[in-house]
Amino acid sequence: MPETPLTTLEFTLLGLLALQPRSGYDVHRLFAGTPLVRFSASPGSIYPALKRLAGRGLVADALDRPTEARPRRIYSITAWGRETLEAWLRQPVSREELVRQPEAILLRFSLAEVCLTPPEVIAYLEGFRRAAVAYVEELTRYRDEMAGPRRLYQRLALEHGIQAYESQIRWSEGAIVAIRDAHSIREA
Amino acid sequence: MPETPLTTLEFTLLGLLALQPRSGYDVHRLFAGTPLVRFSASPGSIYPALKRLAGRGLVADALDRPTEARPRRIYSITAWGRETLEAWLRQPVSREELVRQPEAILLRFSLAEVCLTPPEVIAYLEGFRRAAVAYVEELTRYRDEMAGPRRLYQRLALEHGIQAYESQIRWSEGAIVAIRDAHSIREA
DNA sequence: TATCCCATGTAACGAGTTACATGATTCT
DNA sequence: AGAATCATGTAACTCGTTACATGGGATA
Repeated sequence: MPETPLTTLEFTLLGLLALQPRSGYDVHRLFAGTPLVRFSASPGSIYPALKRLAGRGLVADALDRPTEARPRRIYSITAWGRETLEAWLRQPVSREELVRQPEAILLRFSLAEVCLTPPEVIAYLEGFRRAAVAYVEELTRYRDEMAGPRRLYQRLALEHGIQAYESQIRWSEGAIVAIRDAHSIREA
Repeated sequence: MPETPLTTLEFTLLGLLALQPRSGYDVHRLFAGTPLVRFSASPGSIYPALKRLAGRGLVADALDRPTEARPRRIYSITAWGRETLEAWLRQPVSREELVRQPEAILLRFSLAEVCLTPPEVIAYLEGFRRAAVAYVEELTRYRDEMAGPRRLYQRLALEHGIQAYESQIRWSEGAIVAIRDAHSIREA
């Protein structure tokens, strides 16, 4: 059992290694060249994180071309690492996470193919949707309690938040439909 | 001149103190009770950050009820602090920031009343909009280059990002109109 | 031969988190 | 009187950032 919960970056790495074994540099390039940049790209964070995962036995490292002076270190996920990853992927969206770590929600979703069945993914998205709906209500209540015309910019900023979550609600609905279509699942 | 650039939390505190002097506890409650939670709420981050700002001369602290054993420490922004804050508020949105620190963009906007004129705020939002449009194009290109039906979840996650930025574009357009209306500014 | 990019890291530093500590004030 | 909450902080820890270091292979 992990002493300390893994960081978002560590879970990201675990997920990427579950999809396929890679070297630290592979991961680095993947981060740098895709929208994953959001989750940080510097070698100074990636290499130590991989080493931490290896130290915990969540990933294994094997030396490519071990005879050469500068071998590549290829990381692959272990059974224990996969278990840890799956436990994380199965975590439903909480209000706390929606507010403080919204990126992690989408990250989990995008890695869902590692172990979740389509119905499980749909359930996850429905949980996400519910949480977003509840939070929009919260924000709306808060906005309506705000004083009238004063603080225009603050009100608009709040409005931005509301619209952002509403957009996420719409997206989750569309994603559920797309997944149902792709797997010919009838609505429950 | 600041040796190290301030963190987002420090700028947030600076902005809140520019609106009115407050104690650390006031700030703490404000964070805990509003959507500002996103920018962290623990006393363990707030008090040290305030102390750092005071150490740099960006805020001044005065003891409330100095005769008592446990006086409240009220922080207020200094002229130098206000200069620093204003320089930050005037920073236009960059692509880098849009991708890595999107919250900071809205934060600056919501504090704009500290010093920016309505036309300046509108210019800021137009810059935000331009950056978002460019990034949506980037993401769209990336999506279209992705392999066809494979990786459904990853494609949907990317779609989420695109829709999120599109929602921000719509918001910024609406916000510009709202500000024009409020100040009876004709379109440039 | 010199210079770039591949590929792997390390070191110093700073900031945020969690958890704890402390004493005053107000409520029950 | 005791409990909760106000109000202020500190300490330990960990992670991420920036910057630097290293050295082989490819390209000019």
